[in-house]
Amino acid sequence: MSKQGAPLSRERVLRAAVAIADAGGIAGLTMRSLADALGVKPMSLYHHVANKDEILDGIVDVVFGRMELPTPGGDWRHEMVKRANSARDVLRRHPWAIGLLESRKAPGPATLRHHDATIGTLRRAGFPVATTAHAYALLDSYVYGFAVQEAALPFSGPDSATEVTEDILAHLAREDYPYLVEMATEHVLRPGHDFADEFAFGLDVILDAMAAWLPGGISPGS
Amino acid sequence: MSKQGAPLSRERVLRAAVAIADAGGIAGLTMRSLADALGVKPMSLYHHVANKDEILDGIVDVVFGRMELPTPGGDWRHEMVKRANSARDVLRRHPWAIGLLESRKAPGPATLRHHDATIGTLRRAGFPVATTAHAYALLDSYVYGFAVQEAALPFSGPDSATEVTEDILAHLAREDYPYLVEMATEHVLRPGHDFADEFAFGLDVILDAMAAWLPGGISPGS
DNA sequence: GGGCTCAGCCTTACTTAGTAAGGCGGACGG
DNA sequence: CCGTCCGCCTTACTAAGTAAGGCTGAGCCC
Repeated sequence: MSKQGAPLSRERVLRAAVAIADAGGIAGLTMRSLADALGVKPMSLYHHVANKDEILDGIVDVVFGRMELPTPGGDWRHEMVKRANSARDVLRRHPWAIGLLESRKAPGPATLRHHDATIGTLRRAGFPVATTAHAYALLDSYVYGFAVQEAALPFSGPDSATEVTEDILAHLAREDYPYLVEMATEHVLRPGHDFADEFAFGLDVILDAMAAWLPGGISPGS
Repeated sequence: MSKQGAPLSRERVLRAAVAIADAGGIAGLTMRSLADALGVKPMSLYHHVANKDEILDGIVDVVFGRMELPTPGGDWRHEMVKRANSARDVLRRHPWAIGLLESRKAPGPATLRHHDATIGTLRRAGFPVATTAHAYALLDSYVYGFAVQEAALPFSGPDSATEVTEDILAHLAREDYPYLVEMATEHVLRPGHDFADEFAFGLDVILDAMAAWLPGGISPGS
């Protein structure tokens, strides 16, 4: 379990913490399991982080650090698509991060850098400050919210909905939830259906709206 | 602390749990604190719920139950605005619920009813099944994501950003995050600024897009 | 070289949490 | 009146976060 070579460090502690949360959920991340993974005793961790809360703050920042940054000065729509896809992908791989967002009020450097790059890309593209604020709130709400919904889904990937959903449906009183049942049978259970596909769709809606806000006429779009 | 009159019940346990989470965050909700609040010993709770996990599932459903339901058959746009505002408001009052969404994979009856009513309202308004799915994913992503962002904000309400943000800014290297600093000083710190105002703005963008998807011409809108 | 300092990890032990196992009293049907 | 069963309680075990302080070896000074 341990990598005896390297000495412990805040970096290594956080990286190991992310790996444990990925493997066993946030509940599986304890000071003891973390110490074990690093080949060390629990109390040794406290020489590198103040307490568990700091670890939680830290891994959220690690997650933000894994998202691709948009480049201020580049084509704004392309950069936004790139960032949104990357953010969604990272959150899908580290779903526990979403739950942590709510309780962490001290953004780390990677998080700040991320926000700065995104805002900067829009500003450099010509969006006024207030418009950028609107756009960013809208965009990020969409990205985070989509990640929340994806994480709450009891399945993931194309067609994987089939058995789980059928199971749930079997236990539902069909007459109590007619529209839900219709949606499930006529849409979600269709072969090839993948909730993830919805992401690009909604993203385009938002980006189209943003394009119309650009001062000085219609943007070229994507 | 106790309401001796009524006997314990799953209902009362869940309601008390919501109250505790509201008051002291989800971390303050323990079987012991919950028992205390109900004037009872911890183990008594297990006669009404299987374990703490079931309580967590339960309070998420309680939260969904507090959101205003849209009425299938009503003016779709009006109903969607009503539901979205209510949902946002409820999530603002119970921010811990957002973090729970990710880990709870068994929706309760109130949650199902909520989804059913929303989907039903769109279907009855004439949206085809697939379009309804797109619309719902987009709308809910926005609502949840906005709630996540609001919960992650270190302040809430108009003008309350001032001192906190100034504090944070003071500790930031301005040159490291130029766009962030610009946004903070020129927008967020403006008197009267309230992040909550962004909600209606983004919501309109989404509803406008949806209106265009209605088959049979342009909807009257709002 | 011998002791000083300090960094880095460890040992012990306390507190709080979830919950397994089973006890006990009082209401209620026979 | 006497089970019996429902609802709450007592006890006790285990896991987790972390306070307090100990041990060890590397570099350093005289």
